[in-house]
Amino acid sequence: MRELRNEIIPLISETMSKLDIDENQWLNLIGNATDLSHGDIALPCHSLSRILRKSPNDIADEITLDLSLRASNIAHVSSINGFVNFKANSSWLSNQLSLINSDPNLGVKSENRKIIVIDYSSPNVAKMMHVGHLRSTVIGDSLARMLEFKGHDVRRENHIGDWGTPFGMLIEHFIECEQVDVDEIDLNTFYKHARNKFDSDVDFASRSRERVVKLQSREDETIELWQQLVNYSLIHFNQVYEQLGVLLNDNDLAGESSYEELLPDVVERLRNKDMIVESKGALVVFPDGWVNRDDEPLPLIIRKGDGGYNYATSDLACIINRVDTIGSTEFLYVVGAEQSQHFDMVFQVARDAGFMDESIKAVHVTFGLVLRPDGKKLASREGKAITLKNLLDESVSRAKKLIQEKNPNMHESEIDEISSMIGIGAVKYADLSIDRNKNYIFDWDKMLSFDGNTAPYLQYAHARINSIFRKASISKENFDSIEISLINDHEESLSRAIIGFSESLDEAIGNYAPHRLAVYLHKLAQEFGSFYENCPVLLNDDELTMNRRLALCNLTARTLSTGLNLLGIDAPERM
RNA sequence: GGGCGAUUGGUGUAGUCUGGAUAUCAUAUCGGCCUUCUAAGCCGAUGACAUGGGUUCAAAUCCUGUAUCGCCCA
Repeated sequence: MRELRNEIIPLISETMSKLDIDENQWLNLIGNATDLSHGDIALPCHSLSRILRKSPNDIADEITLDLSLRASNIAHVSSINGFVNFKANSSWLSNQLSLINSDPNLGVKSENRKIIVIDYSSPNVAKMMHVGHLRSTVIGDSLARMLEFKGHDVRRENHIGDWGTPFGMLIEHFIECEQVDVDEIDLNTFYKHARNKFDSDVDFASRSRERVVKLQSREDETIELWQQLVNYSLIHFNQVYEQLGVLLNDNDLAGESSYEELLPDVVERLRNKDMIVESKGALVVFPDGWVNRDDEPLPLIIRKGDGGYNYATSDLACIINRVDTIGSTEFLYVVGAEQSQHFDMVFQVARDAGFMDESIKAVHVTFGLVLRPDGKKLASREGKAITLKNLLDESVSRAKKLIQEKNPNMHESEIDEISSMIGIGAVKYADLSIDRNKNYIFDWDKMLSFDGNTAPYLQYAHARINSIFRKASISKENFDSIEISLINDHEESLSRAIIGFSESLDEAIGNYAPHRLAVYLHKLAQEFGSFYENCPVLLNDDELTMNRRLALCNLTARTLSTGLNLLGIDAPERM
């Protein structure tokens, strides 16, 4: 409970100077209590024992005695086992709650505005999006939302794979498809068919190679065809983004093609720094400290022997662009953990070459794999990978079945709308609610379950709150201005959870860890569940109590829907 | 061979950055609660820090050895 801690620290400070204890000996001891039955904030006094030559128990008692009166309007102070415990009192909680309630941002403070670039999603042109794109898209989008909410200038970048040698064969194949019927292009098979023809048809292969040359020299007709092919793919990407409810749109496109012209400049700048070495016909950089399995220096390949460029080169071009043109100071790469080494090397080279200095923060936001129940990778490189569209459609239809069971009388159009919120939310929450570094097993039954740490559970809590207002035909509008005062333990407990929103958001952002927020929201929903069972809202004779509880309900709903929204998940009013 | 990550009740997880009290939550299992605002819920019980050393008043957390799994190394 950060706010309580901040208010109490000056009080402790007075006590500590009386005891002649230096700030650096006590300040970082203060933390949230691990055992909530003792209090909200704790100060363990064991390490002070040596300085004061007294037992931790005696020190804790002494500090408690000195503080309890001065802190009494904020918290109740007590000591046990050598800990001083601070438990927020009811009036402090009420006060905090009223502040949050009247704040459109629910107590979340804006940070100094930074320009932050987030690189996420990155599907390939001429292919369907598949499960392999799920985590990057969902995690990146959530981080973008959270950082924006915190007041930053977030630049989303979608580095679609729209350039390179395969585009020769893709364009040639595209030409042949177009002669048949351009509407028949099927991204499920497009890439595979092009590849097959390239491997089996010598004529096709040589045309493809010529086409690469034309593409690279930006010949008009070829570029026109290439653009058409890209546009077909964009229709598909945008459909998936819309269904998935992510923020990405065409303004965020930053395909490899858009950096292509900068690549020779990257080579020049590296050459000027004397970092470029020719090795086996390629231009490479050998960053310090990297060796391959034979203990030889490991190169970062800048330009291949055939004159083509590698990912590393366009990654370096992006860095230059972000620093020099965009003026960004923080870059997030939401890319799978298997590419850690690549990014470590790229960042090192970029720093060595002076493309970015110490003021720039470049972070590879890694994530683990999505696995099948048998522990194998869910995404495969072959055409058999599950497409994201199929996966999302299935989730929505499974959700629909469940909702129909529970609400046989609900109108069809409403069922569709809610099924989509539940089905998509379930997939996203399953991904966002666990530590992104871990692999996880994709499990329909678990993610769509209404029990447990799932999206439907959180959404249900939100829907129940709305149901209360609907039932009583009361508008939620004016409840954000009323003063909230608390009476019973359940109300206090829910309030503590609500107050924690801002702190948990900051932890999520600080660690680029959406699951911190997800875990918090689940806790909040649980606290609401308990409150809901124990504190009748409408069935209450006392109007003051009713209004107070309605205000608590409204604030809980706002926190839940804001939090879910930051994860990119919709909060239905009814389900 | 090297690098990176993971290992917590039967199962899935939080906590590890920044050491602190009886280790979080869920699920499964067992028991209780619907003539009261959505039982898709609530209340209770059972059950876990891979392993050996080290540092410390104090280790799931820090250091180190080992094991197992995953990913990466023109």
